[in-house]
Amino acid sequence: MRERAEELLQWYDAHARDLPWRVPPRAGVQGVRADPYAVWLSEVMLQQTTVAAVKGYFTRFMERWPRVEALAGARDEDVMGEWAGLGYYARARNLLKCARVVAARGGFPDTREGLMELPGIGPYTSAAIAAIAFDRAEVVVDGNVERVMARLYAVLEPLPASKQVLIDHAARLTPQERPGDYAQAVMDLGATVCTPKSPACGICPWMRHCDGRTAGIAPELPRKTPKKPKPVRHGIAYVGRRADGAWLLERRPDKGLLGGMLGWPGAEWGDEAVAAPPVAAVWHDIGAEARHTFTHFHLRLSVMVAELPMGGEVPKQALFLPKTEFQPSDLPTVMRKVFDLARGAFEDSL
DNA sequence: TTCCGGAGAA
DNA sequence: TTCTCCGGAA
Repeated sequence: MRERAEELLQWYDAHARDLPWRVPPRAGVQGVRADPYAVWLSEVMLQQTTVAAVKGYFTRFMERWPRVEALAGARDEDVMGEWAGLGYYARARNLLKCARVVAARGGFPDTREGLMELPGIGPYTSAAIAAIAFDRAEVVVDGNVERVMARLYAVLEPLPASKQVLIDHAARLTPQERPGDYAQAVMDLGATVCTPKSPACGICPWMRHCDGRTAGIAPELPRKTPKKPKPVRHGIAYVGRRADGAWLLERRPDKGLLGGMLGWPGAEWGDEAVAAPPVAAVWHDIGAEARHTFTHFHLRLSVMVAELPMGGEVPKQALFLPKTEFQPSDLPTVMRKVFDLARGAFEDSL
């Protein structure tokens, strides 16, 4: 097992990805440590999210809040706004909770068990931070590692049932030397060589050991149990603009879909689009739908627009956001799609 | 349109 | 163990 790890580490020394939150290979050997705050921030952003999508967000967060104490002191709405568009907004709420706990206790725990106690840090992220930031020999298994293990050992049982088997394989390969580099090496292998679609087996450092390649089934692994089809839900989004240019928005409840984010009023979504207007006005149906897909359903939102009078009442949990404070980039993607459609209607007719 | 990917609650 | 959370790439 040791030589497999060593082969992979040699490959990593030559082919490691250059990422904004990463220290170069062998840095740990020279006594250089990754910043635990940067490692934690990047790993939370990388949950269910690609490296390409994360890079810009990571850079902006690090510039705006360079240390965990700064993030801990941030206003909730600033963090939610900076996170907007990255998805899975519970991560942003847990990020802030976690930063406040860590700042209060004077730094990150340096063990997997300690990290697991923190909000938003689960089995994968705790192992990843312990390995990458503190060079502990933890078993780090993300989607990349699952795929690499399924192929290396030709695991035919589909995910998620096979998850523990894949973890067991990963555990037997994890070395005591340079475990942080090793963890990143397996993930880099999955991301750049042992890719989901057409793996580059010809240049893989583990080619000679790979049962999946020997059996000629590497590209088909890991198998997955079929997911259930997504139903379609319907709703209405009311985009109201006041005479002074302020927009009528609402802050969504902390729990649930798009929790804590800004959105357009419009009540719940269901089999039919039924929602009373947030305020009385002459609402125009722009005749266009914003379409968006979430994890477990497709959404179609009819867009209504209106010019609103000054001095009207503001519905509960809604707010008029002044023109100068409104940034479309503060909205989650589905709400930004609605805005893009509505903006055209305002420019045309109103 | 389908595929991909961790945490937390139920 | 199952379900609820998003957005970008292919």
